[in-house]
Amino acid sequence: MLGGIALRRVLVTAALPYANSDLHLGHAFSTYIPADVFSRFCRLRKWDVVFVCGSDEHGTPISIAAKETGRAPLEHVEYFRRRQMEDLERLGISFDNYYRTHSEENRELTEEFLLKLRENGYIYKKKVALFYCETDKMYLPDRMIKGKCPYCGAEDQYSDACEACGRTIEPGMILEPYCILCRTPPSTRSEEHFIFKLSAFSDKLLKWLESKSSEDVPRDVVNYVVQWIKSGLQDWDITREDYWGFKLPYEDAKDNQYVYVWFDAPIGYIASTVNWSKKTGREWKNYWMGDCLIAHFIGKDIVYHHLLFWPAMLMGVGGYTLPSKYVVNGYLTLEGRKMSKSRKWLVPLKRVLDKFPADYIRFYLASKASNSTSDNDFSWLEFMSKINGDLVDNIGNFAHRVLTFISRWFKRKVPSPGDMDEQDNEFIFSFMRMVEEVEKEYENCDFSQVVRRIIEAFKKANSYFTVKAPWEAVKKGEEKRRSDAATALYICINFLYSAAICLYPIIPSSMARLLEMMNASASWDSAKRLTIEAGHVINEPKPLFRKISEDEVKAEIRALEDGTINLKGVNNE
RNA sequence: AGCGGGGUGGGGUAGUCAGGAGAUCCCGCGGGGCUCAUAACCCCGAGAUCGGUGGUUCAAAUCCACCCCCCGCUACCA
Repeated sequence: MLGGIALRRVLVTAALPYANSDLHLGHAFSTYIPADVFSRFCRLRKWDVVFVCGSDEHGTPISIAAKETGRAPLEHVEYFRRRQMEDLERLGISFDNYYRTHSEENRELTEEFLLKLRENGYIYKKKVALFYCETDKMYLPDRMIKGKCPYCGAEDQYSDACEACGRTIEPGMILEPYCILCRTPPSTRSEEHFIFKLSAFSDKLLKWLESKSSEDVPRDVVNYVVQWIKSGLQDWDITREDYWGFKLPYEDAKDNQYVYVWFDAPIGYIASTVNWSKKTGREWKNYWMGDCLIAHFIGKDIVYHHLLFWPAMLMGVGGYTLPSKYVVNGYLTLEGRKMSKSRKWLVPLKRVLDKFPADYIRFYLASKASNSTSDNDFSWLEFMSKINGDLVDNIGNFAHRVLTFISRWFKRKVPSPGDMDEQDNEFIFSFMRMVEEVEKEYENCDFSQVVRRIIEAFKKANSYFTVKAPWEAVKKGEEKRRSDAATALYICINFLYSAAICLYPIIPSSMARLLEMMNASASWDSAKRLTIEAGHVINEPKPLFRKISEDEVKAEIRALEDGTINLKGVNNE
């Protein structure tokens, strides 16, 4: 039960999008939709939940991209931050606060972290060999140096990793290095860096990880990280020269020395909460320093930042509540192939959101998000068939047949049930069980099971409705049969109500419309009962969903194959 | 190479941790029905020796060993 929190105070974070390109379906799938669905579920249960996020705005890729487009880094970051926020809002991601890492709050917290860590003996200085460009008069971070891969000989590879052979290149090992700005070979200099003593936390981290249940952190994620620790943690260089980021708060730091982006990024979660606190007058320390379930939603690519560096930072500073829950999703492949920015094999959120309702995307992607690091495929044809078959035909049509039936034959008034037979009781029992099971799967953030279970329930509901055939009774008008029909409709609308609440976190705007048609409001507890009473008057029903045509999705596939799809940002500005 | 995840009817999947009744559900396919509903819905049927081999057991998709195949990750990349 979510680590047994009785207090029901929850802080949800979604990984901060890096503010140098637009977002695509993969981001939505791995992080934002799961985090939002969970947050909405918590709110339905009336828990005290705060959902924070913000843009990640520092680092070399941003300063390079800014330079290339002739913008100042801050300007560049503002530009993408606004575009990302717009997409996330259209997707229906219900942040309580969306902030940024290049903010006063984050600067203060980052400095506090650094000073405290040093005071506690977890920061030390060490000489590090660096590349320096004599022409540009600056130190070059890894991403600003290219050269020949020492392993496979591929040309023009970044100095930290080779894309051709996939190997990691150790600092200083790159052959024939050159500065990506002026293409001249850099010289080597040595500089005192500040190093975070990550290795000091091995035992604590191990203990902490081993205390986690598989509901808190997926088993495979724990194994992955544990193995990492056991193979020996290396200390972490958190200094960068001539960099876009915060200055180091140490008096013995040089003027051109800055904080590495991955150090201040996770602190951005706290900064966003502090900023929320200022806006709402609520105490941020209740969430970060009190008894609170902190849940991080991340993609599988940033597991070690969130399960090693980040908790070690919090342990080292002291006084903070450690994260309790991690929800990790894998990557999204597209039509069976890996997504790729350079190959233009991806779907920008802006594009899908222009063509389809956000709830369609949420429904389809949530049906694949199972809190597991294994990858999932996005296929346009499957998208169409799931939307048309499950959402429109199975779910939407059931809602419509029940509501129009009540509307037409009972004058919009929910009829009084008569005696219940075995079928009635069985159906009621089965959908009550649905709510229970779905609740558990929501807590585990296995939304694919949630969707699966609800579809199953609607299937049963359609069957029940057909077996009961209330239309016959209503036409023939025999007393007993009319009463049976009334019972069936009474049960059906109660099922529909419970199911709408179960679906609400996943497709909120459609379910809000459905609840409005039912003239009812949502709360998790009322889904567990027969809440809609006889005599309750519903509103005018209208179809909930429209179908997707084959032409629409084929056009998307064609656009992909033609290479006409572009993601704004990074290399194709 | 190491580590991790996975291979279940045409496609996609549940079940595997705590072995046992006809192996789940969705799509697709064949047949029938209904007409309240967005040509939606319901019922019946065909179709899987649960990657391979061997072992443990009264009993294995589920446990053990070995092998084959696919995928992911490997630290300063946000």
